[in-house]
Formats: sequence, structure tokens, C-alpha cells
Amino acid sequence: MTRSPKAEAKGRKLSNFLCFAVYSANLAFGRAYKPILDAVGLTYTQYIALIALSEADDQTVSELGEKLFLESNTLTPILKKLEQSGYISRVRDPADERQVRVSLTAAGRRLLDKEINASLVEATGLGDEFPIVQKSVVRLRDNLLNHTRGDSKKA
Amino acid sequence: MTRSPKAEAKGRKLSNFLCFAVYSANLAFGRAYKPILDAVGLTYTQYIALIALSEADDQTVSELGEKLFLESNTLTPILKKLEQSGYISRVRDPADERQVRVSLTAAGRRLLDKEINASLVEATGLGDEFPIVQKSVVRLRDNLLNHTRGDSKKA
DNA sequence: TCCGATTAGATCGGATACGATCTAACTTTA
DNA sequence: TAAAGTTAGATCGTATCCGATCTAATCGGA
Repeated sequence: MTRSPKAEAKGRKLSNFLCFAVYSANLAFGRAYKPILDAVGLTYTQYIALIALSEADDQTVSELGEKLFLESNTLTPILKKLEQSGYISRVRDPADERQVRVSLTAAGRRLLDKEINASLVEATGLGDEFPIVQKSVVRLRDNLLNHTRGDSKKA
Repeated sequence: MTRSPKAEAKGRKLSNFLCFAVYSANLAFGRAYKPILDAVGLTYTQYIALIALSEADDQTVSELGEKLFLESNTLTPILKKLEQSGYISRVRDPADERQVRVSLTAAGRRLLDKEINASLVEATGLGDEFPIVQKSVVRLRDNLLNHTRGDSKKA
């Protein structure tokens, strides 16, 4: 499709960009969770990290990073803060001193038992669509990640 | 619904959280755009800001912030960088010196004419679902923002 | 076994987000 | 019209993200 002189503003409206929809939806989630998480002294990312940690004990930083799509450069500072807050433990693996084993403490587990997120499910206002939207967004993410990985291999 | 002792890990898997789906989809978008935007020396947020600026000239920082869901504390540094790069102009409004009028320069307009994003539309892998997912995510975002605003008024 | 390659985290610098605060400029009102 | 109130941006501190790099630990081959 060739661009006619007048068609410049055609698909360029911000609202037409899926990336912006996701970008701003993420901001909105952060703000929706903020008052709830402030009450327990957690940030949004720290909360997500705790949920990932609740799935298994003694995960390495890399394993955790695979779940969260993050690497040590981002995770290490967050995990150190959670350790200082007393919600997790970080221990070098005696069998391989390169690795750090991360687990929830009893205090961390108690925190998650508060069902912090329950009140947010209805705030999405999606109703029956909730699981459909969730699946679509997950698929979107995975497709983008595959595409990116494919590109970086070509490069 | 009361929590049975064993049901602790029930809804707690990371993959069950819509917030995490959106969070990680946003990371994925950032990475997918990165190689494309690196080529023109823009960051993801700077690119989104330019699109918003392409919708109208002489917008104030606040007007831009409403479109982007950001405030001056975040926007000012970004706009200064875009000004330094020569893609936008920032001018105090003579009629009200409190306001700053922001517009694309010719260089900024040329940059957007490159159709940077075209290659990313198919990378989402959503096909016909694309517009549906987009609408759902926008609705999700708006519902969350309304919910948050409602809470902050109560507070 | 010893040395180069690989691996896991950690560190550093740049770029967002965002609450709190500051300043300059406009408005209101007594 | 002068003091008080309001508004628009800007600044600062904290917390992410991420590329690049560093260090320590492990592995592999001659």
C-alpha cells in the first residue's frame, strides 16, 4: 500500500498501536496494585517475584529469571531487597558455588497468604472474557519473544 | 470461598495472573522493538512519545501526558532528550509562560515516515484476533484506571 | 593436571516510572 | 492590587529494566 500524501496520519494514532495498549495496561496494573502493595511494603515487581518464588523452593536466580523473563542484572538487586525485608533467603549452593538458591521465608509465605490480589480480579472489569484475554496476551507475548529470539539468532 | 489448607498454591501460579501476562507482554514488546529502534537511535518510550506528538502540533506537556498516562516527572526528561536529538521542539507558551508547547520537527516527522512498526504487526502472531485483543487490552486498562481513580477519590 | 572456555551472579551506566517537593507564573479575592 | 491559592513543569530520590562488563567457580581437553 503506497502512502498518499494525506494518509500520513492514517495508522499512526496512538490508540491503534497494540504495543501502546499493552504498555499502558501495564502502567494501569501497577497503579491499581500500588495502594494494596504499599500497605505491605512491596513494589509491584517484588510482589511478582514472590509469587514466582512460591512455586518452588531453592530456585536459582536463572530459573527464577526464566519464569519472570528477567536476568541477574535486574533480579539481583530485587532479591537483595527482598532478603533485607526478610521475605526470602539467598544461599550459595554448596555443590556449585556459582549458583544462589532462593526461597521464601516463613514471613514471605505468610505475606502471600493474605490473598492480596483477590480484590483486583473484578477491577479488571472483564467478566467472562477474563480467561480469553489472558490467553491472548500470553500468546502475544510468546509470539513476540519467539520473533525476537529468531531475529537475534539471525544477527 | 474459604481456603482449605492444601489449596494454598491454587491460584498462585504466576501464569494465572493477568497482571503478569500484561507485565511480561510489555517486556516482550520492548525487546521486539529494540533492534528496530536501536537502528534509529530511539528508545521504546521515546518512540511512543513521538507517535503521540504526531497527532497534533503545539501540545502541552500535560496534554501529552494524558495521552501517554504519564506526568511531567517522567515526560520532562524524555522530551529534553528528544529535543537534544533534534526530533522535537520545546517552547514556552508566550501567552502562559507556565506551559511548554511541544511539536515534532521536520527531522522527527521524517523519522516517523519510515514506517518503523510495520514489521512488528505480523510478529505478534495474532492474525485476525489482533483487533480483538487490542480492544480487550484497552478496555482492561481503562477499567483498571477507573478503578484506581475511584479508589483514590475514596481515600 | 593445568589452562582456556564456559557459566552464574554481580556490578555499572543509561533510561524509564513515580511520589514528593519545588519554583515560577497565573488567578482569585478581599 | 497585593496576598493567598492554584497550576504547569521541573527536580530529586527510589525502584525497575537492560546492555555491557566483571569476577569467581566449574568444566574440558591436551
